[in-house]
Amino acid sequence: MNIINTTENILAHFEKFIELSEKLKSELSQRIKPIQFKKGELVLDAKHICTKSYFINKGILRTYFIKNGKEISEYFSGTDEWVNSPKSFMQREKDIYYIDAIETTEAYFINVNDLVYLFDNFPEMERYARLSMGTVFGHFMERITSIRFTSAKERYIHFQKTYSNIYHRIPLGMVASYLGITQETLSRIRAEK
Amino acid sequence: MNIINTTENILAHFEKFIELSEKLKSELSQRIKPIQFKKGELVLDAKHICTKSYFINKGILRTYFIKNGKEISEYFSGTDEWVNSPKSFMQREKDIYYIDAIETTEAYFINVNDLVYLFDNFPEMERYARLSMGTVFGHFMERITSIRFTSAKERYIHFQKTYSNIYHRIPLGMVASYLGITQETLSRIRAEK
DNA sequence: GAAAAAATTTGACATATATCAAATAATTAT
DNA sequence: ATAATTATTTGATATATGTCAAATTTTTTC
Repeated sequence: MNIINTTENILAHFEKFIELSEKLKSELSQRIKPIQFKKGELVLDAKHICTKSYFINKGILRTYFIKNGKEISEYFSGTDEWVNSPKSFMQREKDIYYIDAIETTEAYFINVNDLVYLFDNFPEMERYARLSMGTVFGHFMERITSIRFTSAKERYIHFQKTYSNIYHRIPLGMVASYLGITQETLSRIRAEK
Repeated sequence: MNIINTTENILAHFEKFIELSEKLKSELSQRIKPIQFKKGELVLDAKHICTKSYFINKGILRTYFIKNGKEISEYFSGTDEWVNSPKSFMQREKDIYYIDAIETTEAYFINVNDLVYLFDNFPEMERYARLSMGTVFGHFMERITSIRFTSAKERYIHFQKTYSNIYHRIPLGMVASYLGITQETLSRIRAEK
């Protein structure tokens, strides 16, 4: 299997937003590398700056932070999604977020330096970034509304919709902290019907 | 006062993120136009597609939606911020958001078509969009955390910090819906100390 | 496959915030 | 200025969710 081949999925993802010239395809293929994480493995420790962005092929990564000694899940990421610690990655400074693998995960990664090179030399990469960020924006707004104005039960239902492919693979405690409720409450909600 | 002059502030804003060539400056100045809103005036009605993006020079705009007949404030925007209905503006479709002026507001605006022209012809505009969106990202993440894990009082304090310049100019009811609590609760929080 | 560890469920009780209703206070219009 | 409207405050009570503790179930390790 050659390099071009291993990056097929991710190139297809770019092509949802922009046209890829042969030149850019080749540059991307040279800079994007495969990586694997075992279940439970730490992908990013908050004590380090995040220098890589991961694109998931298979599996689930979780972004979380620690508050009063407890892990609070910020969000979950599945197939065809980019994962990094946004502020740390873009501004090259430490931030509060950890990333770990909820299940064994196959991903690609690109180093921030390589990404910057691509931004500097391929304007269409800037466009890709703008357009793909736009989608995430809407999700954030929906989530904010969901947290503010709905009961714990409604939030759980919203979560199931948002993560329809993967919600049943995420442990209860992690879901509870994502929803901003206690494990006990979530357990009771699940038991209801 | 010539056109270049009236767009001084907003050009300065762009220059925080990218260098502006004379050519781009001139294109921007031709496409960015001043506009005024009176206190209480509707800037965008959700029954229309949002075709303009506003950059505030002075005053406050509020983005809100209607749930069960009540206005729910999504966020407030002050000096040096862009305001539009994100999904509507970018995808040229209707969305749920209204925008109104909390106080008399001076702004600039640009039409979506003009912005697209600029994106297509000035790669640095794509970069500007990517970088300026990045900042907003962090705010969303902070807000999500603020809503999930803090009491109504803590959220109000967080709100005061986030909107330190303008929070005292926003009516109580609008703040309450922004925080996801009732007016009565917010009134009691304010009365406390 | 038994033992240990971790995750989930269940129970009793506490509390922050919501709801509904009414009283003031502050703005806006005549 | 006065009336009318709108915004804010206050009070009494209800309810969803949290907290703490223990029991059970599931998963992991040896």
